Amino acid sequence: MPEGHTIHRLAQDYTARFAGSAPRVTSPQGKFSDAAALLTGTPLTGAEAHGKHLFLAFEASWVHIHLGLFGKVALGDAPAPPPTDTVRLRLATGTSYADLRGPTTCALITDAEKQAVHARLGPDPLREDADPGAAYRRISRSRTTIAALLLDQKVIAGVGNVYRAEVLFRHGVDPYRAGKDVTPAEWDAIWSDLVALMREGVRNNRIDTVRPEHTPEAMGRPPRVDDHGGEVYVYRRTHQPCHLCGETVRTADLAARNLFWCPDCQQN
DNA sequence: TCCTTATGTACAA
DNA sequence: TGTACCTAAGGAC
Repeated sequence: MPEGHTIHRLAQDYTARFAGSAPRVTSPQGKFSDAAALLTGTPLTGAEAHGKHLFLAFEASWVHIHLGLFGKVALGDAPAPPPTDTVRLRLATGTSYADLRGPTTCALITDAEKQAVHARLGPDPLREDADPGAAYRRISRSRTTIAALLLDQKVIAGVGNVYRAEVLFRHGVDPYRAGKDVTPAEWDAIWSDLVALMREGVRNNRIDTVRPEHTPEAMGRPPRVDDHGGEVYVYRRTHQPCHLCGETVRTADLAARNLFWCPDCQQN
């Protein structure tokens, strides 16, 4: 489930399990073997996230991880299970293990290279140092749709397809509206909503966006079953009735990503 | 067993 | 805009 909340949760979990230890580092799949040999037995001091990028802090360098669409991390208590041949990076101590599979990026980088990654990312609602005004300056000057801008990691870091669909629904915003037509007040509301939603996402390790008064229990609907795990308004609910107005939820292809919205509730 | 799909991104044309 | 890349699950045969 790799949107920003997943990565920040992973940073917390890697830190909790490995900070202060010197894990055995291996790459059963082979693509990270050389770096693993350099790192194994060296101290890991912590982990950090910016948007969908994860950085593991080893004493002398960083491991830069991006899960892409398919990447996953399996964390658990020792003993680690026999490694399968898709494990790109395994950390193991006497008490914990972490297996990384399918990442789009897993690389050893320097401080300067890490700074370059930060420099090309927009503000992250989950970081204390985030400046929402920096995102708004780009949005308010752009003729691109707000739906596309929310997925542009240079504009705002960490929002993915689920949070995009859901935050636009929660604010009644037409996904096709141009960024330059989003008012400062609307952006303030969207940003603070993302901060709250994504913090809850880190806490629960899943995305829930439905307000208490709209939950299945409150609305007398059957409980929702979806394999992404959370309770949502429109994401992947194509052809189903909107929870609020009953209109059919629509989907469209926008810049090679699936867009979901309610044409009735999102006309602003 | 094969095909489709997915919460992502980078690069070529 | 299209395509390539990384993995695993579910459904159609």
